[in-house]
Amino acid sequence: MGPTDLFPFMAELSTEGRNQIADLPPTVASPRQRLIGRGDAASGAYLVLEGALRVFYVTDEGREATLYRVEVGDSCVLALSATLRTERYPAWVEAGPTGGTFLQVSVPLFNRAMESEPAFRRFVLDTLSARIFDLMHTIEEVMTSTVERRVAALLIRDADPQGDVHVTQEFLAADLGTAREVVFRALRSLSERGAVSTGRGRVRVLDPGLLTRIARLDHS
Amino acid sequence: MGPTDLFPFMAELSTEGRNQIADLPPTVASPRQRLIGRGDAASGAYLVLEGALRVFYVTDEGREATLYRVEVGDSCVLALSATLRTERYPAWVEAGPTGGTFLQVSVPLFNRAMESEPAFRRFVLDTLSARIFDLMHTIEEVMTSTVERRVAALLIRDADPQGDVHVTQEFLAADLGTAREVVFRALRSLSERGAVSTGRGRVRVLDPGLLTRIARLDHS
DNA sequence: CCGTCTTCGTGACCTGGGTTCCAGAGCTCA
DNA sequence: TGAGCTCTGGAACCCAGGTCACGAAGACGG
Repeated sequence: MGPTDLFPFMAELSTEGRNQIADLPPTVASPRQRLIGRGDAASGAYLVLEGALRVFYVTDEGREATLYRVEVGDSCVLALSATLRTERYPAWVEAGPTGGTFLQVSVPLFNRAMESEPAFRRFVLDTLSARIFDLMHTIEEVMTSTVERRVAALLIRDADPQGDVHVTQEFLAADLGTAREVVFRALRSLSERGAVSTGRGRVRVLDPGLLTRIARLDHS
Repeated sequence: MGPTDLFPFMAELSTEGRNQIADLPPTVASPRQRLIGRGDAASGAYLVLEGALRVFYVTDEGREATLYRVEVGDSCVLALSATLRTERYPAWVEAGPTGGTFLQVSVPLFNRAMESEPAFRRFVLDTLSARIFDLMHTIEEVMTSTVERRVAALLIRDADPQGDVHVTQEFLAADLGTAREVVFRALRSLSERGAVSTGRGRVRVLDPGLLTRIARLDHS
């Protein structure tokens, strides 16, 4: 899978644009490697080729919470946004648990492409507007949902084909912006109902249907 | 103040674009008039000339919470976003407490302007990326702040030159996505510390400095 | 001036979740 | 195989905030 397969807009770039963007040397990040910290200057766009990025913030007390993930074929809008506004980053970004490969489009190259490449512009616009939907959804979830529901939703999303999620409770907690103990309580409640079983560094989804119902309807 | 004063990008439009957008007949909405409901089809862009729009969601139990406001000279990105993605609205929009006047750019006109008017494109892009910052800030605030702090911040923001905020506790609660009683408790705590006084349909800011400190630092 | 409506003021109660602290189980490496 | 680390399992406690129920005070029309 080359960049063009993952980012259809690249096929529509001018020859020059294609040379400048699609042929950028990919940057490789190790698992959980920190890429951007709050207050860093805008550094252009990140186009994810492999793995994922995690965008999160850190509270004064040191607790983390994931704002959203950037998956393969997507781009870190926060970076786009900061670049467009030449503001500093308001959050932290790190590579996902399996690391990541991405193209880093520098600020000058980004600005040039925005001016002269309609396909790139459309891509940026589309990414931004998609992310606004995501963020609205996150807000709604945080304000109305319980941790148990959110854990259920996260497990459904991240389970591998065998139904396993390879993640520690600590990490789940950081993802949801809560404490490890709270995640434990949610998992205990879910396992008491037969929806999951737990092990060291692993949660197994036993009843995806039940889990989905819990994620959506709460106390059913 | 004509549209061009409020929206500098309009000065950069082509003559045709200016005719089509700046000269649109303004739409007038009465206070709190509902403009968009969740699930409505995308209906183009709204450019606010007077008053404000309030974008909010409603939980299953009927509680409201404001996601953000669209002030004069701004545009409802949610509308932009939905239009760009031809998705349905994920939230509700209504006119602010003093009503509003705005230009409603239809979907076909919007799409045409996006293609042929660089200034319009820049405006949309800038609005979208600004809103992403706002939404991130909202999420952070909701997840880390207390109601008291958020009430303090809101009062600072909305106070008129005399320091009065003309709003009922019920409305503050809807704005923050909480219950009226909780807002009352926050106001009581603030008035015990001499930061505000309350009256029917009104909160008076007595000590803006203190209020600002509370909004930012919590329990100081 | 009286009834009614709206809004504020308030106490009692409950729940979700954050905090602290600790025990025990699994991994890993000297 | 034992030391040390990481991770899970769990009790006890506390607080912010949501819920319920009610009275009182201002607003307003008849």
